[in-house]
Amino acid sequence: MFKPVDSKVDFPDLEKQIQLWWDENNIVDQYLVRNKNASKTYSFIDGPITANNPMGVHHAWGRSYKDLFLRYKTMQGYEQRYQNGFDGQGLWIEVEVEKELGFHSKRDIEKYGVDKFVDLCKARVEKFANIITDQSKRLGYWMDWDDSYHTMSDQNNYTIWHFLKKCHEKGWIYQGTDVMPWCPRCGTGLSEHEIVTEGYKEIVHPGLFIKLPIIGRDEEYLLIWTTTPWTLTSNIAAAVHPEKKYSKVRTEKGILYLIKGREQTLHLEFEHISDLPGEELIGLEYKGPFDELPVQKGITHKVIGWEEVNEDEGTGIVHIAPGAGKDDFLLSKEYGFPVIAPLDEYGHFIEGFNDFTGMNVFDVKEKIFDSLKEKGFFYRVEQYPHRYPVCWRCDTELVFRLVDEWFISMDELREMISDSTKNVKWVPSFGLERELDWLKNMDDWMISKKRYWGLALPIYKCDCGNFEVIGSKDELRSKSVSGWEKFEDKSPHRPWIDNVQIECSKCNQHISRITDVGNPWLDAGIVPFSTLKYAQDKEYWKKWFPADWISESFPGQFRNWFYSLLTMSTVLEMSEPTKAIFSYAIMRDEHGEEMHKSKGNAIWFEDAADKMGVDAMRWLYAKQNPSANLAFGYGTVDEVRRQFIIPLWNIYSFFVTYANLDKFNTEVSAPSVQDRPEIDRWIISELNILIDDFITHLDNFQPDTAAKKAEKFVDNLSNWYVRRNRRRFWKSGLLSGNDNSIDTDKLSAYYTLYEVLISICKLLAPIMPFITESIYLNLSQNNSRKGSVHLQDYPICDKAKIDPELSNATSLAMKISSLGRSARSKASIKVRQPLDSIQVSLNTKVDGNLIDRITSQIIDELNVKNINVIDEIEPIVNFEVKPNLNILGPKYGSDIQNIKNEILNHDPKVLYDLASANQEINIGKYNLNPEDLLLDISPKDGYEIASDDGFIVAINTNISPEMLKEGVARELVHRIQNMRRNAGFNISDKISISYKCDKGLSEIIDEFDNYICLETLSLELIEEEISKEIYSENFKLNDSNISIGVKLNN
RNA sequence: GGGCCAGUAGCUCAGCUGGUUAGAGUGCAGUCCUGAUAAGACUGAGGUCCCUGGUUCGAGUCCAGGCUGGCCCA
Repeated sequence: MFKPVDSKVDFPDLEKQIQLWWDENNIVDQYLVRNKNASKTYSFIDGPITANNPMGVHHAWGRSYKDLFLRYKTMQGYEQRYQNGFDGQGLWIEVEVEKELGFHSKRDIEKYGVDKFVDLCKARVEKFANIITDQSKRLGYWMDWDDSYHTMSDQNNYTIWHFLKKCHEKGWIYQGTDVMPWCPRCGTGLSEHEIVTEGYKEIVHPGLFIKLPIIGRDEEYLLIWTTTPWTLTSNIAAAVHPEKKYSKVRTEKGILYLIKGREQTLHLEFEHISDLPGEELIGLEYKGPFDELPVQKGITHKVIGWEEVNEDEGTGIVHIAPGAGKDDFLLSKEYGFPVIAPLDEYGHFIEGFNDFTGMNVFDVKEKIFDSLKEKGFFYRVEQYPHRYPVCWRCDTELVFRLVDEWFISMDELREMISDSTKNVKWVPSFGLERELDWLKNMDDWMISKKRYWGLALPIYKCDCGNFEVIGSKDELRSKSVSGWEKFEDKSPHRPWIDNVQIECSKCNQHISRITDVGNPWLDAGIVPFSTLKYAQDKEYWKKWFPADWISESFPGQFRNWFYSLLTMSTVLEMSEPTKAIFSYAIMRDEHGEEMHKSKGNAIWFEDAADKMGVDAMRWLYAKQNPSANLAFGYGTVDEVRRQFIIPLWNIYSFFVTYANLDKFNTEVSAPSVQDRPEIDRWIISELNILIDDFITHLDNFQPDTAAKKAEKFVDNLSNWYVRRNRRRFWKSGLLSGNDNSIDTDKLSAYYTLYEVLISICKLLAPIMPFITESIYLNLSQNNSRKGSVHLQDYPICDKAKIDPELSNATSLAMKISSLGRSARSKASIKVRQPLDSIQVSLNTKVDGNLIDRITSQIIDELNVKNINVIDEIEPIVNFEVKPNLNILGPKYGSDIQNIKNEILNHDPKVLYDLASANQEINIGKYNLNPEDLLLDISPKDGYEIASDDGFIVAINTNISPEMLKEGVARELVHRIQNMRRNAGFNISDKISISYKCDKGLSEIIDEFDNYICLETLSLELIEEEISKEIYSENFKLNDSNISIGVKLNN
């Protein structure tokens, strides 16, 4: 006996039951060792999830992919590592810890103690790693959770040292000065990687216009514009486009120069004096806006030429402050300008700026304006909204600041990394171009950050100009000259590591580590080495490197993880890190809007799991086109439940209900497939086609296509196989006993559905681990530890069982049935009413011989006595040909009446055939084109038709008295069936029927007595007064009244 | 300014290497079916497959140019 199945199952609850069973029977442990020492391996390297917050539903999407492919390969017998990773070093952890502690700046951290602060960072990572682990288990994500790696581990950090040392040996590491985007709150620069995605916000800044007096000209000014007034303090030059035209205009505020086409920014009446090319302005000297500041002493301000200047915004004369702008800095190098860097790391003005010194960059706006007004430079100010970079972690507006940072030079690497990139199979394929595009434009990789919690960059710098890069802990120990004892048993983090000093190899001075920490993408990029024991066990590393695949969401990763992986693998081994990269888009809410906590449209993973169940989510994830954004919400998941999971569950429930009634068990051997009825062989054929497709699509990283095929299969199983075969399950045959007493047809039905369900469970187990497990355990009757579906072998397609002709024949049966039902519907004739015949005209693509295989199915499905395939549709339809007045009108004008008459005088069938064959039609003196005619067909009297895709199905609508009686009998059966249910009888209860009716009906009932009793499980059918004691109903049938009563007669 | 992606029904999206009359789900209106079905079947309305050219016997699909939106880079 199978456990009875509740058709109204609570899936989240079911998932919890299954989880318990897994836990009690150590299923995950068995799964993890299932393929230990197998002959084939499948290497997956996990992109570490940031252990800084709980996992969200968007993470669940990606983790479902990972689990799907790992489970799939496990069931196929591949040895795997099942290692999850946590990312835990870097600024984003610091920021959260700072928030917890209520800190506002780096000084708070220093005061609190870097050691205590770093310990809190580590603790936070541990905390969220545990939370994410629990959440992942709830998702059904089976990993070796005790073996998760951490990017903050010693192993990871030291392997990065090795990488950096290698870069240094190649001469690629250097310290450079650059103007970088800088967060004054975090007190650190942001690398190019960090700023680009999350990094911009719509912000309103002052668009300030000032006029700068040209030296040696009377009352003539350059009009310049800036959105960062504080940078004017550090102005060195002004840039114009050499070829573009500039306007010289006279206003009440003097003679002004600006680019032609931007005069509207003057907001004043002006008189145009002349046009001149920008070139003529180059070389002019002007009085700077803040020449009185000590830092500006001795500086000559000049106009220079710059091709990048345009007339899109501002005045076409660009203020250049090399210490406060990236392009400005590049220009200063080109022209050899001095550089004034006004800000310290917290965004405060440094010495030499008079009153501004000590003020914060965000507080000086008014003071700048006042000073400019006082000096007569101020022209006007407007509100200027634009996209401006902000810190991706704390939302503070960034400033551009001159800094010393450490870089890896990309000049020599760029080509090599591109080669590695090309060796990877990118899914979707445009990933390759994206990555190559990024590599092409990639600047040198800034690897330093002036913070506390992160990789300790193993760079030791000496005042003599030399610097050393340490490649391992051992190397550091052997080179250390002091402080080792304060470090040796600690992790390689600040502050402990900073105690160690080494000797400069050039000048023997004792030198310390630079205080910077590393870019976090170093941490994630090294994992194909650190987690695969690159330094400890080369054999092991070779076994698993490069990975067979990795997977991550694509926004950001092309310049982050994918980039750092490719770079580090190229440097260390001149190899691609993985053979395939499967990436996917981003999650949105149900309406396509970005999910935000603040918007209130975010969905917590726990809520989603509790309300919808994770299997429904996982199915949605799997069937999503990975390169398109996923609209996620309760509605979208519920649709999956209703359209896929419930129908599947109902099939299962149907099976178990009847299997238990019939005491089906697998100890009686199965009829061989070739001996089973055609419809059984059909669904078995479809199953094997599905298995074949599924494996192909999963191997090509197309889970969406696979899932859609499975949905179609389950639809066929439910709405064709089960529906058409119900009677085989209801009928009264036996499933066991001696060979003669067994009903082989019934046994075939049970076995077929049983085998299909078992295979479907295995096939879908990697996507929906809980529901498939629940079904599989019950059906396989094997609750032992080895009984889990996830420990089984993945299905293999049995090509011998695929019968393409049968498959085509059955879809033809479905098509014809569908059209037949459509025709019935148009004629308002219920399927219960038998009809004499249907006529079928096939489209030209179909092999007409197929029809023989499906005649009985169609006859049964459409409740008709005969089916006729016809080559000519003339007997069943009228052809209608009308003039297409819209086209003929302009061509023939008043001749149209004649054409109309000609058309009426011709056989419409002839015209119809010519026009549908796309031939010219000659009628009377007119040569018409096919498009000049409107073609239509309509059913002849006595027929109703439906057509689609070249098929035409016509039903004969004449109902003979005999068929009418049969229809009444079927209707009566239907009513009695409903009464059985209304009376609350069980499916297998035997009953007695009493009835009282008019004479005409009574005759019909007599005639169909046996049939009615058989169908309704009645032992007797008696015409008599209906006792008030029993359940009864009255209704009208075929214009006659009838009362019927039913009672149990078991 | 450059690169990538997308544009198909009111909405969300399928549509493989070109192949007759372009589909599904959902929503709306209605009919039917239901001894597994909080399911299902059928009907109806709803389409310039973004636009313009080109290749071809034939283009939603391939090519070129453009438009709109998104992402990325400068």
